[in-house]
Amino acid sequence: MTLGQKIKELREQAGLKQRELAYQLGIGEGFLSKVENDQKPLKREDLTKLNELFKIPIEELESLWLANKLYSIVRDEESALTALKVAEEQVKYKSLKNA
Amino acid sequence: MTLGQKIKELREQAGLKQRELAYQLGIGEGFLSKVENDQKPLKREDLTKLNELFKIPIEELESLWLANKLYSIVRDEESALTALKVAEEQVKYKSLKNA
DNA sequence: TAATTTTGACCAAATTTAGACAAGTACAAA
DNA sequence: TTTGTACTTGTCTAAATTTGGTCAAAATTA
Repeated sequence: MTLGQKIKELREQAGLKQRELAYQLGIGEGFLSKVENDQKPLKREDLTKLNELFKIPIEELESLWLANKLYSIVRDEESALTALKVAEEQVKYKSLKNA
Repeated sequence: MTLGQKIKELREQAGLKQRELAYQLGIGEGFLSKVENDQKPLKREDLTKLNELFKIPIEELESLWLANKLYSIVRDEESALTALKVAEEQVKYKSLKNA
């Protein structure tokens, strides 16, 4: 599940057109379409608006947003999976150290 | 193991001073110091030079380089680990689809 | 055919990258 | 104590890249 998919899902459940949600977010409908298809990242601050509109936990939105960013970096990389795992190790090691 | 740590290790095993390796790479010693301490990323093309100099597989260098990039993004993030895992899922899903 | 969504081309503004350079530290050795 | 060597760190910068879109045209769906 990507952020774009999530947004589309929430929007449709709420019975909104792209133009309507776009208006709520203060962006154009073309841009929202790209966001829903994960072709453009949403501004991070706008997650708050989604949280308010759809009552979805901000943590979930943040993770999905961040994941999209990571994915856009490793998408075309041979070593994508290895790199992700190495990064994971580093995160775990850091949290150990700071515990 | 980070890229910086790896470079430092390789350099020391080869008995080189920072200034010497820096010269080989065409950068200043101050910059190399930061690279070894993961405070600055190395230019990606320079991995080839490391590969030639130290006979270390380019794939390993690439993974470490990419991992550093990822880590620098999630380093201060609450949802670092979750996001990494979500991104991993996306990578796996994609490779399934393209198989 | 009409409404909705997607796509491609383009853009200014903000941010990041890839360093230089000088000053500061650490630690031997003289 | 001074000096030398190696390394680290802070500040600064131009150039490249990314961000965050717009708008019109094309495609899709109802």
